[in-house]
Amino acid sequence: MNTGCLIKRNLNLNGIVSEFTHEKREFTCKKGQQFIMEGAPVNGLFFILSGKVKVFRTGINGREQIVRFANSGEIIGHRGFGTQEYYSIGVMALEDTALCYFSKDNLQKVLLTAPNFTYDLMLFYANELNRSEAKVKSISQMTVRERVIDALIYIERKFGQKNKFLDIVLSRREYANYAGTTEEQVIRVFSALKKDNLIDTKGKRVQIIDSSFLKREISEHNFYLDS
DNA sequence: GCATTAATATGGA
DNA sequence: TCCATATTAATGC
Repeated sequence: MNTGCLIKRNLNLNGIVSEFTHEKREFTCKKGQQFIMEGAPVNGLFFILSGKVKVFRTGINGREQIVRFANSGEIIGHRGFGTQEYYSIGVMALEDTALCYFSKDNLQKVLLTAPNFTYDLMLFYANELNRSEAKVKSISQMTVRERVIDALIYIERKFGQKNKFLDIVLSRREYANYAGTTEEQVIRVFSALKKDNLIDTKGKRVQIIDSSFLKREISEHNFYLDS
């Protein structure tokens, strides 16, 4: 779905772009490094050129709630764009990641002149909102087991499987922080799923064996209509 | 290579 | 939910 970043897809076509892409700033970020701090002022928008990140928000007693994960080609920090002055989220690289950054002024100029880009961005926002609402439901109505399964399906859709394992390495704690539960609960659900031969694990790597069965188990909550 | 720390897995209050 | 502990993986020297 995200074949190349939004910017490249839309902006290489017309002339405005070269000026725009000229003003971008590129930088890299090592695994575990946080490049957006909660509370920092918003000055623009980030795009992931390559790599993977997690987006989170710190709740009470310092527990992090992972809002979403993002793969290469995706946009980061868009919630703060527009009206908000300060980020309400933090973003950390899950592996070595290359990013590019566009300033607010710069981006506003392009949004006003390149309608197909603006339209694409709007679709992206609409999709995010949809997902965000689905997440509220999942947290409030699904059981722990269902939420963990939901997280696994989400990860599979977003990152896919490579060499039989999910193409991203997450700790059990990170699964927990996404599913809104605890590390122990995730470990327990994983063990149960392994017993039923639905998933397998090797160290931190996770393999989904029967994703259609897992999807069926949470299908009554029909969520996973995701980017 | 080994020693130390971090993460995982289970059991139980 | 929280804590204790055994096992296993990752990291530093």
